Amino acid sequence: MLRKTAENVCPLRAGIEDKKHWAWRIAQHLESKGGPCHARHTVPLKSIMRMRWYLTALEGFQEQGMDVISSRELADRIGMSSAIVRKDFSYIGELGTPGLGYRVSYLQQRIHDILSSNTCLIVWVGAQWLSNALSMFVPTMDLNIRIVAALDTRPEWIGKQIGEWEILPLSDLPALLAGGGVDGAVLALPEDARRVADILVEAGVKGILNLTPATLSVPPEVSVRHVDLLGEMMALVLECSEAG
Amino acid sequence: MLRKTAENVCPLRAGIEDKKHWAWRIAQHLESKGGPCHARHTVPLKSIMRMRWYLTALEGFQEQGMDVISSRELADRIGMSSAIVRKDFSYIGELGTPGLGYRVSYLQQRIHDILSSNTCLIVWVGAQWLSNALSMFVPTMDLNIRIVAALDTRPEWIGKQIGEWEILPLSDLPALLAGGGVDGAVLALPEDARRVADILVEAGVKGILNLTPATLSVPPEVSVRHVDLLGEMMALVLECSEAG
DNA sequence: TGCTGTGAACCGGTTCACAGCA
DNA sequence: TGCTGTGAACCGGTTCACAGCA
Repeated sequence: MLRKTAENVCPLRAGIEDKKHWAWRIAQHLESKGGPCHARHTVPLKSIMRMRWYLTALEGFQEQGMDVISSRELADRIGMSSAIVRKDFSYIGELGTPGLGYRVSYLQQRIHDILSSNTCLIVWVGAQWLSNALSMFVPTMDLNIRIVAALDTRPEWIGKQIGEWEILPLSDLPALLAGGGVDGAVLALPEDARRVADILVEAGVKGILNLTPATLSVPPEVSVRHVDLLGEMMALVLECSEAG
Repeated sequence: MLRKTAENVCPLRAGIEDKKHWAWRIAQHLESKGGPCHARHTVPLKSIMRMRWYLTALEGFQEQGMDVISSRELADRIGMSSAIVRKDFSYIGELGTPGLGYRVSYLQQRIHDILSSNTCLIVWVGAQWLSNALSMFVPTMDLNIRIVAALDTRPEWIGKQIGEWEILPLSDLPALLAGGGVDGAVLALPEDARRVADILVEAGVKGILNLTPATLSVPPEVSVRHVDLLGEMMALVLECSEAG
């Protein structure tokens, strides 16, 4: 079963040859298409994170039958400033027409190209959260993120089926990573988060998205992003207290 | 049932008289204690978000029987730089001893004082996510965050009991907010997120923590924090590709 | 006239580097 | 000698403001 899963990873690696900066690969991608690619070879991280938002908004505009939209309209739709919208698009080319705006279908296609040009492969650790997470974001997920396996430490979860994933024991992780191509792990196990993180690191994971309230200490070559929901709640209250 | 819940909110308001910036209230709190409070009346948002991390780390050190620790040791524990640790503490006073370090118990007490001096009251929208979220962070939650009610739009969830919360219909929201003291809402309903957000805004919510993949457009007086898990996964992969 | 594309200014937050204290 | 506390430099990212094009 494990071997089967590990093999499943391999076909997904297609097109993921090297590990250079993704933004760089996007720039390459743009050049290879002969599009109007600016010399700039890095697209800011935050800008890339917004691309999917733009795509969703554009779908909405398309459904409304709008052919052309301004940065202002797009910005209002996703709750950003028009300046940041124009800036983001400027990183990936001159996509608009001064005085007029952006063609919805063209913009959609360009952003879709970029997002789908790189598929992120990750493993998910923590079965209980997986089912929720899936109901939340699976519809938009398959564009460029692929959960190649779901694991857990708790015996009562091992072997269960959640969506398309059969929950594997955490001890299968090294074999999964040996297949290569897996970029990172989502840590969503509330108990023993620090210990599980150590196991992830030892198995060779290069990045961890930490959804637990625990802080992790990892070697410098492993990158960690901490989504601290409690902290976010505190920040939310701070922000609206400030305004009110 | 609704009335009962709305009333339950009120006792929790104790000590939450005005809506000034929390950092400012922290500074006031420090001054009222006669502690060595610097003239600085704002503590950066990110700094406050880290305070709970420090507290957890300090508990660990205390269990290990350590009386005094350096900013370096604390930083390693939570995966930050020592400079940011010293900077954070400098916002709330001169807590350490040059050449020696920080006394664990004193530091613990000071941070605990600050975090517990303000309780954040929020409502949670989206029953399915609530149960997971609880297993993840309830142990550390009660320090300064309080979910006063859990709501949902889906009939099959209304009336169910999740932890200590009975799921209320979203239509109860205005009555809950009328009680006052509620600072924000967590939006964790995968379907119709934008429509539900409109309902939240109309009911008078001043801040929304958006856990859905949807982008929201709200009036400028409402603040939104978007925790975009898909975006975080992409960012994670970008980061570790960069390094590797 | 209206909107894009973008250099310059700005801003919050982090890191550097070191004076000064124990 | 060793560590804190902190001004200055730095940095990624956002906003401003406007030249220039349709």
